[in-house]
Amino acid sequence: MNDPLSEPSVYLRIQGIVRQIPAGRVSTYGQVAQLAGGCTARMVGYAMASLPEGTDVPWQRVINARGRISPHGMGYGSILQRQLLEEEGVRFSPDGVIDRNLFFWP
DNA sequence: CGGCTGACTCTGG
DNA sequence: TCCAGAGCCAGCC
Repeated sequence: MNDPLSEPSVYLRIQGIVRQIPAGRVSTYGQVAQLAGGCTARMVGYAMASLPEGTDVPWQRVINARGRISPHGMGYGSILQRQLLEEEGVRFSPDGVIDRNLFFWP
């Protein structure tokens, strides 16, 4: 049942993976890409960029491999992302880095 | 069908 | 640690 190729498109497949991320946790683009299968970290980022504003996909829980938020949305999108994560209980280091052992998923 | 765009990751210096 | 370049691919016009 879990035939990834059964999904209509790569982007929708990626969105499905992101929805599986529980609140209070985060994941990386590369991780989501591997879970989706057949796609790369870039595809995940591009898929997130194409998400609508009222999407039900927790795009905020997806960050880069460094455990940090990548600048996007003219720089303000990343700020919003950080606020949303803090609302869910995710802690950031003074440098804006998330502890991989505490919040990274899976 | 061609060209442009984009929220990444890796390696070398 | 930071910076620059290369690799990579699905959407959209």
